[in-house]
Amino acid sequence: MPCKRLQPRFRSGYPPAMMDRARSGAGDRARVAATGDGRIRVARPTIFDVARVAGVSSSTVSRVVNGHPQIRDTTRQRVQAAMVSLGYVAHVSARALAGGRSGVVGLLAQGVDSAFFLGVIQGVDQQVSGAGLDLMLCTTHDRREKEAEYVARLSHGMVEGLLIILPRGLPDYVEQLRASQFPFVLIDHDDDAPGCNVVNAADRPGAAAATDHLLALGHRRIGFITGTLNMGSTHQRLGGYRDALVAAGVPLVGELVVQGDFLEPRGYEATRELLALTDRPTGIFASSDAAAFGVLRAAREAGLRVPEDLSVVGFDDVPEASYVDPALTTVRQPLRDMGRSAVRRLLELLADPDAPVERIVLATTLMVRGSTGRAPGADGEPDGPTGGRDGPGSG
Amino acid sequence: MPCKRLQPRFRSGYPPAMMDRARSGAGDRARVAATGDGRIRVARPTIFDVARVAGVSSSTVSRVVNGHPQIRDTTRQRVQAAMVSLGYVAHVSARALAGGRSGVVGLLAQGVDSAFFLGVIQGVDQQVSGAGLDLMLCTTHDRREKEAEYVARLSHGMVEGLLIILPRGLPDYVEQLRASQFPFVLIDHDDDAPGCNVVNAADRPGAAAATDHLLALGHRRIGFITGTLNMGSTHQRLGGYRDALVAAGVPLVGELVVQGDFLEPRGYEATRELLALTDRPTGIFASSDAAAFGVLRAAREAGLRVPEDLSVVGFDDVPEASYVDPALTTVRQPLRDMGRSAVRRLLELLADPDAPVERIVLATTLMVRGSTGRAPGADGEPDGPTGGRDGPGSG
DNA sequence: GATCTGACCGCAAGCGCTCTCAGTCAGATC
DNA sequence: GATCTGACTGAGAGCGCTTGCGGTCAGATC
Repeated sequence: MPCKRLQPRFRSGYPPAMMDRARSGAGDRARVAATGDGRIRVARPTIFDVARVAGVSSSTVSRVVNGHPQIRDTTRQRVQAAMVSLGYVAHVSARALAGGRSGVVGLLAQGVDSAFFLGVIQGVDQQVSGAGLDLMLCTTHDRREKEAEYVARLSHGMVEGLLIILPRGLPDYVEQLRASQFPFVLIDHDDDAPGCNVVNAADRPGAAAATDHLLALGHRRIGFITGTLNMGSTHQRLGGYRDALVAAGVPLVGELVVQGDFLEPRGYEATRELLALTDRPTGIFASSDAAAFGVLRAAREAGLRVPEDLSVVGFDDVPEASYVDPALTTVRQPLRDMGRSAVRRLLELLADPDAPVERIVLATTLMVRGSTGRAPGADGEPDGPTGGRDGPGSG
Repeated sequence: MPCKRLQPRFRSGYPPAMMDRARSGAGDRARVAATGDGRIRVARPTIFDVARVAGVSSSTVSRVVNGHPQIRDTTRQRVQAAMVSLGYVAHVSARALAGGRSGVVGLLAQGVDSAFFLGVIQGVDQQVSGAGLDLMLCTTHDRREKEAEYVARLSHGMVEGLLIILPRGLPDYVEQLRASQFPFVLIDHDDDAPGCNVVNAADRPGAAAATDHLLALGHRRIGFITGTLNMGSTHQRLGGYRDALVAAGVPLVGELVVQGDFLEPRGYEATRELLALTDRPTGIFASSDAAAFGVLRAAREAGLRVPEDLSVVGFDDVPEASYVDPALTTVRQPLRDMGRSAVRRLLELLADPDAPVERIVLATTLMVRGSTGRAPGADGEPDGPTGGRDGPGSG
């Protein structure tokens, strides 16, 4: 004898008799059971309740819910009416377990504490909710060992696809994801990631454009404040800085490159170090706008005028960059676009698991504002065009 | 004859024979099946696989996973070894469906596009991942009708508890949540929400303190730029502004209160309107730092010096507030603390559904910086203490 | 030695849904 | 009128897990 569907069980040990009563009677809005202390607990209607009210089987309800084509119009309407009258809402976990869509995509990142993250998540959010999906946000807080666990848990019955903002290096689990054909997209990953779908910004050309801009203004001693070394973009930006110097025949001086962490306090400190050099730089290029704000603060404290005594360039183009005085010259990174593109790509993968691998590089743009000017002592006109290096690049 | 556990079914129609082969054999790392095109697909081990390897029943594995006490130590170790060797990861949806914990909390907000949100989510993230939970982020993008749907879906088998950043008013679904005893906490909800757990900041005392500060500096015509009118905090801040004026016997002038939206562009516009008044204000209090940046920009453009010609106060104390020049006097709102407190409260509710309702109000602090000074023409010393109004308040 | 006790563990129902397979039945075809 | 077709629907197994209930068995008790 095959399995029979039995009476549902309540979570908190209600007597079966009460259950029967609650379950019976078509047309009731929801199963209701009184708890011991007189409160009322409402059990959400299931697909079976809807089926009963509509006078069809649960399979038919499921088909209606999922937009299956072969359903008679009258039946569909009856079911929909029943769903509305009962206030039916699909149980996501059950659906996911039974092999349907969970409608959730995961976003894995180190943390939520930067303008970079905020921009990306805005784009992701927009695109995800536009597609009627939900977003699961997971932060690893730099605990590398948590990443693999997260990925395993998420990819195992929790989300349909994964967006991953990775630090440098390609951990094992990425290979695992690839092997298991789980749909995922890497964001801002500059390393070589064979077979992976990646979305990132043209960091290197952007940084080169910024450096070019300073060079064209006559700057020869240009300080550079890096980001955290575990991020791929940090190295790409440093690469762009170097590219431009090399192209201009300006030697790369070690003392002018200072390690930073994308944040303001370190930008401030780094600038104090740079300004303490015997032959201080006349321009400073920071790897983030936040760090550039630190540069501005340190300059102010040192009594230097920007841009007359010191030119400053940032990276990101956060909204505040144009609010400060002088407004910050910076490299615009299309953060929201990156988020959006990543989601779009993920949706494509969801629709077609065999879609060919893509590597999307979004253009960066040099935004010239008031914080950069001719180098002190530099004479005449700028010695070349500026701001022309931006655009999609090889990363 | 009772139900027998049958062979597992693969999602994509693999032949049963392959399944049998894949399922059998204790000690294999995972069930593996080749797809048509030669790729390999790895099925994650289930609790049954672990049970088989450990030589126990699936119930025992479940008990070990969930830290059930009555398990012999040797058994526990055997099971744990099996889990490790198989790389077992619990299936969250299945667990949630079966009545266990999903380990996910939901955060419902209008959008992710403000410093307010970023601060709150940082706190939430920190506390959530500290507790070993996951975060599900849902944004309604101001589509009110989506909220109820979200809440229904989330509270129905998806998350264990809900954090809700609500605009003004108390929608029906909140009452529904309360009725169904689903654990949830409202964040930054200033309206009366009977029976709801709420975490918010002392907006009103904070705004009063900021206004007091300007009054003490001799300002009498103080402009006020509001936030979006659908937020409770907007009205609380306006209330605090009014409180302080009334207490100082300064008349509230309609033309000095301009509607804003918490964002920079509108802050800029609003300031231009204020500065165009015949008798322009000598101080402007904006309902957010972003809006205050707009005030600074408009002042700069109008050739006004800050604070000599115009004093400016913001609200929030975002990091940038102290980076700009002059640094912004503002009301610090403990955004991260709000996020953290909300999660803490939710965890308490999760642990004890009958915990008494709490309304947590976190203190705001006036941060006096360079953007405020004595009113032009005001003589002598400040006419009263400043900055003394901050602290926990009634909201 | 019989009974009791309690720690430990297994059985199997059930969570709410999806999806395959097997009908059913009205209309078309021969 | 018998057969076929295809649109539509129902039955029910199964997803991976939790958990109540009951069984087992070694040691304690009488």
